[in-house]
Amino acid sequence: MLRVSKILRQSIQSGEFKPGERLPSEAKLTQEYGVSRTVVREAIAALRSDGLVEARQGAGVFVLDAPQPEIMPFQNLNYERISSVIELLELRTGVEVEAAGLAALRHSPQQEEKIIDCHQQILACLERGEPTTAADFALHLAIADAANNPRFREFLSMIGSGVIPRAALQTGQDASSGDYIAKLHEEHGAIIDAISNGDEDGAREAMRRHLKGSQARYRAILRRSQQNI
Amino acid sequence: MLRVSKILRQSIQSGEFKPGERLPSEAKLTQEYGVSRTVVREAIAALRSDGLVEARQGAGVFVLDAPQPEIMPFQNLNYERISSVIELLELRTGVEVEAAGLAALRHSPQQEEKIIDCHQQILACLERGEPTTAADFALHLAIADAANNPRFREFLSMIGSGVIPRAALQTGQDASSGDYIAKLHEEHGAIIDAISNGDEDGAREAMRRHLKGSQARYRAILRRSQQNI
DNA sequence: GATTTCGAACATATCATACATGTTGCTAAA
DNA sequence: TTTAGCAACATGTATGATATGTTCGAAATC
Repeated sequence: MLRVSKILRQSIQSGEFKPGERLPSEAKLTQEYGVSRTVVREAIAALRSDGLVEARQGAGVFVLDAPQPEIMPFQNLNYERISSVIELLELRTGVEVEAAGLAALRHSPQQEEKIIDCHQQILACLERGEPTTAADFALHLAIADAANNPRFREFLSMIGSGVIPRAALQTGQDASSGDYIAKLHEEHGAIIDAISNGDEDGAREAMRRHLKGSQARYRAILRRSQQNI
Repeated sequence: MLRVSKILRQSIQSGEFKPGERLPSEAKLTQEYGVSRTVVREAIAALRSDGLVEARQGAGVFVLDAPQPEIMPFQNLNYERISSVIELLELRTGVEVEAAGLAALRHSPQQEEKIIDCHQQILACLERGEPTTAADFALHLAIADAANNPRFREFLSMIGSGVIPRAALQTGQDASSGDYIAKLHEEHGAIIDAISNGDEDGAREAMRRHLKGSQARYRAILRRSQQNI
């Protein structure tokens, strides 16, 4: 069964059977592939389930036009290339700056508490020497939630898993150095203070500084890795 | 066949049959639903094709664990509801403000020319009394391209088709009024001037003003429609 | 008593045939 | 020229038979 459905699938996707055309009848296919009608029918049932063909009783099985190339944005990224990460960081900067500004205006007490909680979680991770990527992402999500617009979390969830690159890069030279820790904590603190104070422009500015810093760190890695080639 | 496969699909997705469990045998299913083995087998062939179950000869048909909830971001929008449009506009604001800032820093002469061209296209549409949505979107895409980061165009293309709501709303009371035309043109002009001058902050500010204006217009429509209920 | 072997029961995979029902196109009647 | 009807063909479903693989418990063996 798998063999027949595979062949038919390829024939359709390669354009051998074009949209609107009729497939050979079950009888023809049984002869063509030397199998029983059962096998042919199950193969066609699989294609139907995938929306590739449509069976009309009495008339035949017809190829449907490809529903669309399955738009999956941001799936063409090469996370191995640091430039891809930087591209996403720039996009993310725009979204998160806006989220911070809106969060400053709209956050509820509970959301503020959640943000502060995440901030302390990061500190705890740093002190224990554990990676902070998960906690860091949680903080950014908490801020996005405080904007009270579900699309911001949706956006971050979508590209978020890709924005965290190889853990190896995170634990490069500057990670876990005292300077890095202090800087990160200070940047986060500035964002949170501005949001708590309802300072829209300040929150934007602080978030922009923070993400610019991230971009700068990746660019530095990019430069180093290019020198090493 | 459709009936049986539909029932089985729901039973699996609702958790009635959990991953790893065995489905009832073909014989049981034929009795249960009062159909022939042919129908049962075709229904199972459909489920197999969808990767929901796996059949092991002699052992039975087993439920596979769901590969993932198939993240299709921004597909759960209800474009009929204006609040959905406003949510997207806020997200878009973040991205486009960033794009305008980067465009001010990075645009090539060709990209600048393209932007100015789009601007004049909009004016031409307005004068001819034609809808400006397509030309408007083209301008925003041109600005995103001038940021020289392909992710910005990707983002706009993704949500863009959804951001243009019902044309009916566009042609509401304020559209085609002299005030509206002049304001739109002035807002666009400010963005373009700042980009041309390489004024990063000015470009951001101008883009933010422009999109805030759009948001305000939609919020006004939202208020009106709620009053009319 | 523990381990291995064997077989019955059962499961899916495939084949073959029959009948039901819907579609299409040609032919002959109006 | 139009229409009614019919034959050929298509898919949909039912049924029974055979092939092949799995499972598990009982019996044989050590």
